[in-house]
Amino acid sequence: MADTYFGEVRSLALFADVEEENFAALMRGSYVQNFPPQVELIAEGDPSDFLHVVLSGSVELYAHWNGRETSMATARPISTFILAATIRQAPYLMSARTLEKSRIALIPSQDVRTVFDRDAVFARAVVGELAHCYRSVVKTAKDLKLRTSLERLANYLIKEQKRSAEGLADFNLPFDKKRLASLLGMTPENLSRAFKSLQAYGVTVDGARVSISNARDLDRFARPDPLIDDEAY
Amino acid sequence: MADTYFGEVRSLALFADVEEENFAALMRGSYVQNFPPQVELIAEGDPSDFLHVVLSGSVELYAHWNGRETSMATARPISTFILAATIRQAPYLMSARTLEKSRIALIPSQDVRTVFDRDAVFARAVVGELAHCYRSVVKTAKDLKLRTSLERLANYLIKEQKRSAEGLADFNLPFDKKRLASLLGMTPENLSRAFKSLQAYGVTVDGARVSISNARDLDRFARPDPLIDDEAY
DNA sequence: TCCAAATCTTGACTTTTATCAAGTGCGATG
DNA sequence: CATCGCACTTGATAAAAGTCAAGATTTGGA
Repeated sequence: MADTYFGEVRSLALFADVEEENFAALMRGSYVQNFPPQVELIAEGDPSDFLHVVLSGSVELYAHWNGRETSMATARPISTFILAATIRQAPYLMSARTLEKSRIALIPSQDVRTVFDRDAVFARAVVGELAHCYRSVVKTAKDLKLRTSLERLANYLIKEQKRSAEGLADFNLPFDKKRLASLLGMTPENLSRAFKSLQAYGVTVDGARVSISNARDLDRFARPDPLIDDEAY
Repeated sequence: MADTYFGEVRSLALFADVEEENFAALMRGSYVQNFPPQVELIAEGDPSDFLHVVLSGSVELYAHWNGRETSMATARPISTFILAATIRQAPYLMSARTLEKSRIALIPSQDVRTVFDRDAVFARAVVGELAHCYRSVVKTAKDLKLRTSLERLANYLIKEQKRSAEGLADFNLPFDKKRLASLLGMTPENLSRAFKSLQAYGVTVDGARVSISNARDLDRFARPDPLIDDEAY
């Protein structure tokens, strides 16, 4: 059966300690779907019908205004997205599309709200998750307002290198440069030039492969700050 | 006695439905203080010892990096700030200072966490508040990434005009232009020039007094969007 | 294997934004 | 009433970032 994903969802901090009965209620109306890359899952402004859980693959959250589009964040396994819209019963503020082939669990927002009202443990877990999301966006806003695009790129590379296994000097960018540029709030042309500028600090790029030959130098330029760049805080 | 502020705090959505006993527990260790303008209440990176509630006046939330400073938001009565840090028991991501003479209630973070664990109603209220905060910052990030500084100013003025009583054509900027510039992510010089550019759309400024002579024109330029500019969503 | 499409890079140029350096005007203060 | 300080403005200039156009490179089919 498709029941196998229950365990994966259960392993999320958000659901870990929910009472069995309530968890079952959440799973009852939920289902899992496999999506090919580049599929729009939700659109900005739509009512929030489902809480989404990324089980595998990755999902881009992005936003529009006046004909412009920008990438806001990437959701990776195993995490939820648009939890805030679900809880507030408000329209989505961002759209979402799969970046690669992805398995997504969909839990009806109504069920989430019902269990939320019934299960104090779940409500508390939601708070932890939301507080975490909130702090993530605050960090993004600080990054945008306090740094130039070159500084944002440098700090992004340092973070990405740590995230990629073993902290090797070499790692692959997780998506194409167009998207990376948008995520960092710059144009693709500007990103190309920024990579070139970072050569002075020991950064070399070949396709999606990035190598940081002198982490000390890059750090000195990037000045990473836990209150902007650390996921944990 | 100073007990009078209990009612004010109680009137916050966050505390409205908390059980009397738990509310008392929150108030027991709390106190109210009057601060003059320009007092730093909390500093970025400090442990979160108190949940702050603005009872009167206003508070600026701001952030630092690498010798630069930027204004992130304004907290107005009656609202809390740094709730997320309190809940996650994490260091503040932003500093806070009074903009004007302000009355602030301070509730020990430990008590907030205790009541949070004991009172499901409170936990749910916290969720609502956090979801709201989260969505506010997402809107800010969209504003920053999708708009030029001129567009941000135009939309800010439209919002501020609505916020100021009766939606008159004239209203006063709520703080000095230096701060406004920082809030909008630009320099004071640039703000001056931006105001001048908006004259073409019927905006005139005299000191802190702003007048919008042709709302239609300004709207057509600013293109306000509920998913970025509406507080309510 | 080769082609078509898409991505990425590069160069030239424009726009946007920041910086620096004077100024102006206003309000507080003695 | 004079003046000091500060916020704000203005102009000149520089830096950062975006746009446009053309190539190079990669990718994914046919």
